[in-house]
Amino acid sequence: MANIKEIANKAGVSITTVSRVLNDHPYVSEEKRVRVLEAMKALEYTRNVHAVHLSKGFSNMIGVVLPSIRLPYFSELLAGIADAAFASGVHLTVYQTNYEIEKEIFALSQLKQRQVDGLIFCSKAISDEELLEWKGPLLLCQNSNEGLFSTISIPHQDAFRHGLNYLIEKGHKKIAICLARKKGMNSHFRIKAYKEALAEIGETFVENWIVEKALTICDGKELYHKWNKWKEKPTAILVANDQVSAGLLLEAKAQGTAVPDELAILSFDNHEISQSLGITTIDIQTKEMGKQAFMLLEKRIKGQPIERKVLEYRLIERSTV
Amino acid sequence: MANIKEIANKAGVSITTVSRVLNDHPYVSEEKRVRVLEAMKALEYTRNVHAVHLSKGFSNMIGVVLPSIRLPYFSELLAGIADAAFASGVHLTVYQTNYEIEKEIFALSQLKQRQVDGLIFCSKAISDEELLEWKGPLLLCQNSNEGLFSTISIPHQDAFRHGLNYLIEKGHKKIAICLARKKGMNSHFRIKAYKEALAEIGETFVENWIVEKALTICDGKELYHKWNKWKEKPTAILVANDQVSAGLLLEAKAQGTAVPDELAILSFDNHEISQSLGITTIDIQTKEMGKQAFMLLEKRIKGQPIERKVLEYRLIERSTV
DNA sequence: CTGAAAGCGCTTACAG
DNA sequence: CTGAAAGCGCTTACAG
Repeated sequence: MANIKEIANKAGVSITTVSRVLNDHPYVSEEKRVRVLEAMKALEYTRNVHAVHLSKGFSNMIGVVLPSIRLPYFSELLAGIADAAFASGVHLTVYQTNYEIEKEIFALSQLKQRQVDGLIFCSKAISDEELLEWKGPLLLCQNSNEGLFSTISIPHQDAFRHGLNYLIEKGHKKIAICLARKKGMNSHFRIKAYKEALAEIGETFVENWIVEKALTICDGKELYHKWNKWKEKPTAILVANDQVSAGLLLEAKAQGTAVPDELAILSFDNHEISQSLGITTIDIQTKEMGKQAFMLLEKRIKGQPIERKVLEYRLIERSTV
Repeated sequence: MANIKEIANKAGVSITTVSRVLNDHPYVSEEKRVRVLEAMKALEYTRNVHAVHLSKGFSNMIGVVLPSIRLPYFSELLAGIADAAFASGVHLTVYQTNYEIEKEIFALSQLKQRQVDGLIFCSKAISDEELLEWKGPLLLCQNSNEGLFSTISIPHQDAFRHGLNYLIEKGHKKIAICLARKKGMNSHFRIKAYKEALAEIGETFVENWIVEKALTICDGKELYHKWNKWKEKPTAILVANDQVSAGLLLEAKAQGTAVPDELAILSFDNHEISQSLGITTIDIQTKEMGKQAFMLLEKRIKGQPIERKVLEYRLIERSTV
């Protein structure tokens, strides 16, 4: 592999001039520029990015930390990030953590080692406090109590409350909810909204009616059977994710339970599957969130101050409520 | 940020010794090792990976080229690759191409610049011939006419044929097929298998009955309506992907078409959605393919010869045929 | 517009 | 077991 020095020799200029050509600097005579370009062609030159990174001190690559690429929510988010990154000529590396803290820490150590210029946490197991001990540009795709991170988020409490109100308007009082997990900021706010709503309509809170660890279509099917076994049955379930809603709806249909008459389902995401199945859902602009996440992280990398953006949500009426 | 030189100073040793400690070399006296380790702790040392890469000449990172992260087939494949890569301490970067050749070429140029040590093509638009002009370790997740790439693949022709035979056994003669796209090796082999099967049962080939550009649940819904408009209707459709099958099945049910009595559906993938919906499908071990892809690429990077592996497939009977 | 030189931070023969 | 020195391939003040 030819290097900059060989190019300089062949073109009869200094390596400085070659570097200038490489970096589109002004102040290179047209004549020399041409000679350099020709030399590069002749020698099939390709720049060694590692040398560039070492010299410049950054890598032009960001890392994305997420539990699982296969969950539609995260692949959608990742796709949004990937589009924005590509548009800015920034590389992406993915850290799939399965919510294991060691893997999240691995990603952070990579940031420290400058493997990446910054990190987007799509979701995380590590606490905000622990995260604060690491330096380097970070962006969280969720709200944070600490005002020390840039964040892009959905107002989950409001959105959940909005969903609950909608169910209440439609006459439901016995409402269960289903979350991806109980931990995490998002769930925290959702549960808060849930309790508030129940209090307002004078229903007692039943711990049991918060179902958790639900992420996939299969989990949704299980949710149906859980619902079916409860002696007192909720008439509606607010589900935090389209996949689970899909499983729930499909199993309900398969078992002859009428939706929404016997069981209403209100979902979150508005991904393709909810559209296909006609599930009423709350759109949370996942892909847009990915784009914004990238842009906010870029700002942090450039040294701009912390920013906290909040996206809009929108309830889409279909046929399950 | 402290560097190796400062560590050496503080520990009172040479930078060579520090490097040895860093790389777990033998032949470092225990006493100096301890001194170095202490100095690193005191100065909060972190290695600069760019310098390591420049020195060593490789980056310990591979690239994955795929059209879209959001399509379940690819996110499944990517998850398999990611697991295997993490287990080997190798980094992953993702090139989402949307089947645009320029983006594929961008990935190849990154390989040339040593941004990555190798590239896995999950699917591609670029021709094998063009690909051959680029050097560097490559791995294709599909068969190739050129014997010059390492590949991991499913015997698509056999598998497709197997599916067709199964439909024929079940009494179907009017069979349509639905592919992700017409281009590409996989489709080539599938169409070949289709024509063979038709010839054997004495059916005439109808160009029209090869539906293409079908990837999502929505595409599956459209496929239903296409089917519904044909004057002569196939009694079975062999669909190359679970998402499309799901859309097709759901729309058929919604429109009151009996599956499998009026329309049989045989799918490919065996992803979660086909299980949930009870779709008869051919399992193609997507995640396993990801793992194997990584391992084969690793071998190429280490300079081992080209290898071509083929995975097994398996028909899973459920309720749509 | 141009170039010599120092610097980025590590690794690795080589000599001891 | 240890270290001085060259090398990886680029960028960037600085001086002209």
